[in-house]
This record gives sequence, C-alpha cells and structure tokens, in this order.
Amino acid sequence: MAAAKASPRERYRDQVRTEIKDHAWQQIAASGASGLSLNAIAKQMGMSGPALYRYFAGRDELITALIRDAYRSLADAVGAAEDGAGLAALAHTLRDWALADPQRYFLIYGTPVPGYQAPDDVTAIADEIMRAILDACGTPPDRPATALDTHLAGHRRWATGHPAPPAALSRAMKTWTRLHGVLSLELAGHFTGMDIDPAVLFASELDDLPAS
Amino acid sequence: MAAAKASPRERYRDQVRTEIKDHAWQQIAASGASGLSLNAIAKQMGMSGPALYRYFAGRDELITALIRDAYRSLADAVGAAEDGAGLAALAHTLRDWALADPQRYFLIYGTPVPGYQAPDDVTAIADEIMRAILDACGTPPDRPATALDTHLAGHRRWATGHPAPPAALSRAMKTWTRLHGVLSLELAGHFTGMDIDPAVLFASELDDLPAS
DNA sequence: TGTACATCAGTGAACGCGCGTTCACTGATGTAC
DNA sequence: TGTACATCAGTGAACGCGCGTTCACTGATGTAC
Repeated sequence: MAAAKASPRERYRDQVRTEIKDHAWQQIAASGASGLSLNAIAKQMGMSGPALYRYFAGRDELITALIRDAYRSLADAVGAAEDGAGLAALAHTLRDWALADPQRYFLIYGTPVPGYQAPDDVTAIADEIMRAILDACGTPPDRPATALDTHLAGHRRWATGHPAPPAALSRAMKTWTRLHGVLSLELAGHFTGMDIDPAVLFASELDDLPAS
Repeated sequence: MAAAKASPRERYRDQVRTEIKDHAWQQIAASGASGLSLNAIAKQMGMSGPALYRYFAGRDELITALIRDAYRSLADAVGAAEDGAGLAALAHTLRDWALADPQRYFLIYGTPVPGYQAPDDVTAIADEIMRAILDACGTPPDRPATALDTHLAGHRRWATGHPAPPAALSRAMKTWTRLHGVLSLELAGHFTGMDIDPAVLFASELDDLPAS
C-alpha cells in the first residue's frame, strides 16, 4: 500500500471526485448518457456548478473518466472470473456485470457518438478484456483451419504476446460477439416485447460455443 | 395506386415532411440522435423554427416517426431479401442495410433511452422482421429438443401464426442475436482498433448457423 | 506553540448560447358560388 | 370567368429554461518558521 503518500487534501479530492462520478452514474442510469449535466450533479451534491471545475476540466473529461472506469471495472470483473474457472464463469460474470448497470454497459458497447475517439489507455483496457476471454477459452480441439482462423492469425495485435493458436482466437472472437449479441438486445429490452427469457438464450449460446 | 386521392396541398405536406426527415437523418448521422434539433433542421431548410410545427407536433413525434421509418425500411429490405433466396441473402441484406447508415441501425438496436416505449405499430413491424428471419431459416434438420427449443415453443407470440417448429424458432433467434452481435460491434468501431476485418467474422458466423 | 503566509475548495454573478415551444400575424393557395 | 371566402403554410417576436464555462472573490485548511 502506498496510501501513506496521500495528503489529507489529496484524499479529500479523490473522495469528491468519486462522489461526483457516483452521481453522474446515477444520472446516466436515469436518463442516458446524453442527459448528463454538470450543473445537475452539482445541485444534487448541494454545491454550485462551477465548483465541479476543481475536479474535472469539463463535461468531456468527466465522461471520459466514466468510460475509463467502466472499462476498468469490466476488465477487473472478467479478469477475476477467468482465473481458472472457465468460460461459463466468465460469461455469467459478464452478464451479471451488464445487468447490474445496463447504461454502463452501453457506455462501452452501445451507440457510438460520431467523432468520439477513446484515448489510448482505454483501448489498452479493451485489449485486456479480450485477453481474459482468450484465456478462458483454453485450448481448442484440433480441426481444419477456417477462413476466420487464417485472418485472425495475421491480425492478432489485440492478442499481442498471447500464445493462443488461431483456433482459440476464433473461439474468443465468437464468444465475445455472440454473448454481446444476446446481452445487448436483452439490455435494450428487445426480448421483453417478445415474452422471451434472455437467460435461456444466453445459456444456449454458451452451450454452443465449444462446438464452434 | 391511390395517388389520385391526394390533393395538391396533401402532396406538398408529404413532400415537406419527407424533406424534414431527410435533414433529420443527416443530422443524426453527423452527431447522433441526441444532437437532433428542430431549430437546426429548420435553419438548414431555410425556414424558421416554428414552421416545423405544421408538420410534426414536436421533437418527440419527429423521432418516433424516424424510428418507425427505420423499422419499416429494414422490414422491407429483409422481407424482399428473404423471398426464396435463403438465409445468406437475408444476412447480407441486413449487413448492407446497417452499413448504409449505422446511426439508423442504432436508432433501432442501439442504446435505449431509459423510459422510452415504442408505440404498438412499431413493435408490430419488429415482429415482421423476426418473421422474415424465420422464413429464411427454412426447415431445420431433426435433432433432440434443446432447452431453448422448449422455452421458445411456449413463448412464440412474436411468431404468431407461423408454422415453424421449435427448432426453427431457436435457429431464427440465434441468427438474429449472432448477426447483431458482430454487426453492432462493427458499426460501433470496436474492430477497427483490433485491425480485424468484420466481414470475415460475419461470414464465419453465417457459416456456423446451420449447424447450431 | 504561535504567528505569517500560501494553497486551494467553493461561491455567486455573469456570459452567450441554443433549445423546444406558444402566439398573433401575414400572405399565398385553393374552394364555392 | 370572376369574385368572396376559407384554409393553411410560414414568419417574427417572445417565453422560460438549462446548459457549459469564465471570473473575481471569500474563507477555510494546511505549511513553514
């Protein structure tokens, strides 16, 4: 622990920054990311609007911090779940994480804002998430190489340094896209109108994965 | 053609309504749905803001109209593609449709606005899309019933009147979620940073479908 | 331990902006006799 | 065909609002001697 280094003022700053972000998440959960307002957060905290500028340079910096935190939280969750527990454990961790705060999931994987480019350190965390999935995929059975295998073998920047064979890369990729497919439609409520239980569909997709 | 019924004024109204929506789509493509502004559209058309209220009761009604049009356009596209051409044709039609205007795709399948509920006639079009996928799935091979089959057999409101057996329902469902999984991540740009070609992944998911 | 000074959190007023929306109106277009 | 009237598209002014952001400031907290 390097906590001894933090001065009282620094500790206070971190605390308020966290409180601001907590209120921001609350607001996003209530009305979406586009409804996020610095003034509204300040009012909720009993402060005046300009006070927040001591903690964030502006609205954009706040949102970027939220995105970073969301990625970090997900990477930690799947990283911890992956520790030997296999793909099913990771998948359910992912689903639980998403259901706990749908808008947080969508801040990462939802509708992109045209023109927004995530900072480099955020894309690094995104890679970390992919590596956790890759780890959980384990060693795939031998089978003839597919077109996807071949493509991924030549484009594995996101799996830099990872010893996984092409077939494992394919499996990780499909794990990611398939689970996201079910999850994002579930979170957006597209199954509600159909009267379908997304959990059953999710489980079924998970079952199908090893065979692919 | 029932066009003879439309009076000059009605024709003009329809024309202007269409023009307003065209500019709205342009604006959404440029800065996302949250950046849609009636005043900005009016300015772009060389009109004053209040003039638009002759054509739409307000911002919400405009957006609802856009959502309806998006659903209608997609339903027409997949409906036409499905006509005997099989699942691959439908899948590529879907992908082309999405790539033609990503923000339009996300208006349907993207981040939901908390609290927004689509009107009934829109969910009817959503069912129509599902039926097109269902039709394209054809008759599945015989196989033991899965848990998903059983669940869907008891929850087929979205396939009302459709003679498809449970196994076909499962296949349709997975077709939908898997293609959406790849597509939505592609449109959001998540493969760009990974240097992966989404077309290869999409094709591979399409290949895997019949086996599932 | 006590005083002098620097740091910094938070305030309140103000700026300019664009938003959705209303209202009373002008002027053109279409309709009826 | 020509006139009288109704319909309706579009304008301009105005409303109230909340937004992000700046600035000069007060007052509390921590630091150095």
